[in-house]
Amino acid sequence: MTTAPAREPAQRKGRPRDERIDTEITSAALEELSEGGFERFTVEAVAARAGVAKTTVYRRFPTREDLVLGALLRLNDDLPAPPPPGPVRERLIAVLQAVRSRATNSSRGRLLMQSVGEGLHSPELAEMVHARVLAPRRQVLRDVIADGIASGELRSDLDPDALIPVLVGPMFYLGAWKCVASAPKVSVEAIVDTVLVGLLPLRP
Amino acid sequence: MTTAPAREPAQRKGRPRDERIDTEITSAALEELSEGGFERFTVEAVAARAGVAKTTVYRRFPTREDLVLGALLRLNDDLPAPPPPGPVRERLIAVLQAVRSRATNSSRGRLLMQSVGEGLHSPELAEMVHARVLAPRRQVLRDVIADGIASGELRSDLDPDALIPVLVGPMFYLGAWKCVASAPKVSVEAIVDTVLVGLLPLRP
Amino acid sequence: MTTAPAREPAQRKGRPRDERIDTEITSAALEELSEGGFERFTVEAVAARAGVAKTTVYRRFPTREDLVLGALLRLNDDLPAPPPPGPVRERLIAVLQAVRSRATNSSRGRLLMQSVGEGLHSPELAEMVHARVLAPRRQVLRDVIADGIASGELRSDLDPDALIPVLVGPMFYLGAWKCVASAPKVSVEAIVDTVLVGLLPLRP
Amino acid sequence: MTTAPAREPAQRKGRPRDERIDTEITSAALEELSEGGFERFTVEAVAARAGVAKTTVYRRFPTREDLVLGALLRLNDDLPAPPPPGPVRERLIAVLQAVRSRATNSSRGRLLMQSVGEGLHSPELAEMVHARVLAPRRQVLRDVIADGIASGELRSDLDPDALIPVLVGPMFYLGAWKCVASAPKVSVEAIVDTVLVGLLPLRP
DNA sequence: GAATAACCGAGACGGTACGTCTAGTCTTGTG
DNA sequence: CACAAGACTAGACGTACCGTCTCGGTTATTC
Repeated sequence: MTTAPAREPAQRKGRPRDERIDTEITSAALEELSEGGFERFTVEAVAARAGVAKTTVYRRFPTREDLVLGALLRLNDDLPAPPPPGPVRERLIAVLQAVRSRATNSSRGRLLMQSVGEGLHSPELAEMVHARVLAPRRQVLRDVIADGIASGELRSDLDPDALIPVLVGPMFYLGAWKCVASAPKVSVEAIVDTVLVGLLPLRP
Repeated sequence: MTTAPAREPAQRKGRPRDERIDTEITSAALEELSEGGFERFTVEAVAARAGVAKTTVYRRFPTREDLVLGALLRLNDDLPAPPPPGPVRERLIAVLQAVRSRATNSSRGRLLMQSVGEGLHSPELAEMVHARVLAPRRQVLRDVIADGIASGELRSDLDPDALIPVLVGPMFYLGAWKCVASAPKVSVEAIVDTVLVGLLPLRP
Repeated sequence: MTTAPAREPAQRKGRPRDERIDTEITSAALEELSEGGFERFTVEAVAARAGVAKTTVYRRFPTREDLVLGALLRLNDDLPAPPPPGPVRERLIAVLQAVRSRATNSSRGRLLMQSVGEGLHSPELAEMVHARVLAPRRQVLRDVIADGIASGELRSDLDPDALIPVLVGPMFYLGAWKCVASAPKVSVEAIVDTVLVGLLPLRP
Repeated sequence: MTTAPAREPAQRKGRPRDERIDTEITSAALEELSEGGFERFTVEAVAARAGVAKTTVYRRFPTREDLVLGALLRLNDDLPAPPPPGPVRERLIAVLQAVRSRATNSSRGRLLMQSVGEGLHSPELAEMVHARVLAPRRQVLRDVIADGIASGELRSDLDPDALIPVLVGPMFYLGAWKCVASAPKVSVEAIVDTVLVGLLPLRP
């Protein structure tokens, strides 16, 4: 199963594929996914939205799942920019604020979160999302942490791999509370400060 | 426990509904959801598995969504037991280990995680899951935190509402890494210790 | 299978059936049949129209077919009156005109015709319709023929059994042409005159 | 001047319909109708019998009624042959005997009769049956009558439109008596002779 | 004056078919 | 070859009736 159209060897034979159609299809698929979620996602709707025959979609993405993968790759189109230099606390807040804001407000952010959940029933999807979509985003945070350790603002014995879940996990958790009335409101600052200081009583 | 429409007022008119069928339907639905996820979830399969006519399902759950809600309520059938007394660190690890283990291993745990993602496109689902399924589980953690504060093991100025995302969020994040080869392996102990101590350098 | 509720032996025990309900059910059934034909005929609609529970219908008419039979019997409520005395030609025209007019205009007449067709797939229905509904109507025509033979207006060697199909059959045939644009218009008088005179050239 | 006619092959766009499937569907539908009548007629059974998906049926016949019409057209597959030359009485008997025999014995004949009755509640069905199915059959009889008039065997002032109901109507009437025990048995010969001679006493 | 037995309204229940929709494959014709 | 268009199989969707059943409550006759 190819998750994206790959035809390296120069030019085969016959009529070449229209590359604009590739992007039109994945764009349409991404919009459909963002609007209706995985359940309402329909190959026919994608083809219609892209103004393309169903065959043309299936030629590139043999199955619905492949089309989903192809669409999700387009989430990398707008990667967040790294935060400006400054105190590590502010930089962490900026990064996580962006994560949280996207997850709460933009349909693409919600889609990304939903993809993580969906991946639990589709290892292939999970692998792809984590390796191709989430990894680049993690790197931004990893850099901020490394900078903080280098500047002495953070403990030097920290393991970034253990730290990323601690920082990003709460954002996912809060994102899932979107528009849930019964959920308490917690600010990103409160989270970051809690993590920075730790839970143990301060030693005098 | 009846997951579907309660009809308190004595006995209305007509033949009363067979309550055993209620549970058989929701059980079947829960199993179907656990095994195949939301996408492959089919009312007909639920009816067949419950040994019941399709109409009997639709009488209780007018739409597929309603049936999903009814099934997810059954997740409360096996709430985790509170951890035994002991040092707060060990109790936290025990609670979170259970969350992580369930999320990783049991099909119901995966289903619960997926429901959170699915809720992003269905406010009704989100509200229900958070209020009826997640709330009771949060309470266990909240109690452990309260005990820790009372015993002086934790800082007394902690806000549990800010703390719960910090502790539970990472579990969700790790749970989503299940069977993702490219994901780093992080132990629950490492997470808890990181959170307990905090990120700032220790003041001498 | 009882085609009508018959409980002769005085009064058994328990609450007696409400006889008004019998007629309300058959009336409702007859109207439903007249309006929608056999295909759209629904026990539930009959019960609703009669303002009665489905059980109450099924107690009297164990099956849909029985209900149809019970309803068709009500067609005998308005039997045509015998024609006034006069020349046999005018009397025949009057009788057949009534048959044709009913079959063309009234919904009950159409229903009766349709019942004949339906009887081809349901011997029980056919037997009932012919013995209970059509027989009384045939008798009117039979009397007119007998009077005509007695008065010398008709040939004395006529077999009424062969004659009735010759006279009534065309009415059915014409009735079936109702609102069929491509069908030629033929008057009842023309039919009767054709039959009276015969097809052979007049012998000098 | 009319617009230029488009080329007939015109092979529109997309994959053309498999014409064999058309006939398989209508054949299956005709058999189902013949066996079970209109009431038991089921689109699903037709699809199953034709070995075809339900959607394939609905693509051609958007509704059950349309499928019925399509099936009834197939009744024209076996039109009766005109009778051999001979005396007009024998030719009439032959034609009508065939009508009666078919109506009594063959399932298709019964179906045709039932369609006439059904047409009373469906103008479209009535129009189709009369124009496309019955018209060709009437023509055979009309020819025999015309031959009889030409040869002087029949009165020259006969109106075939008035005559056809007189001859065919009784066949329908007798056909409806099939397997009705209480119905008198009348032969086709008796009918024809009665019509030929007429009802009035012979003038000396 | 109960006790009994059948009636009646209401609706649950297992089925079957409806007509619609989508997935994924295939078969045309055209560029 | 690519592409548009649409036929095709397969199967789930949610609805409507069928005929059966189980309730609560209502009459009449019988003991």
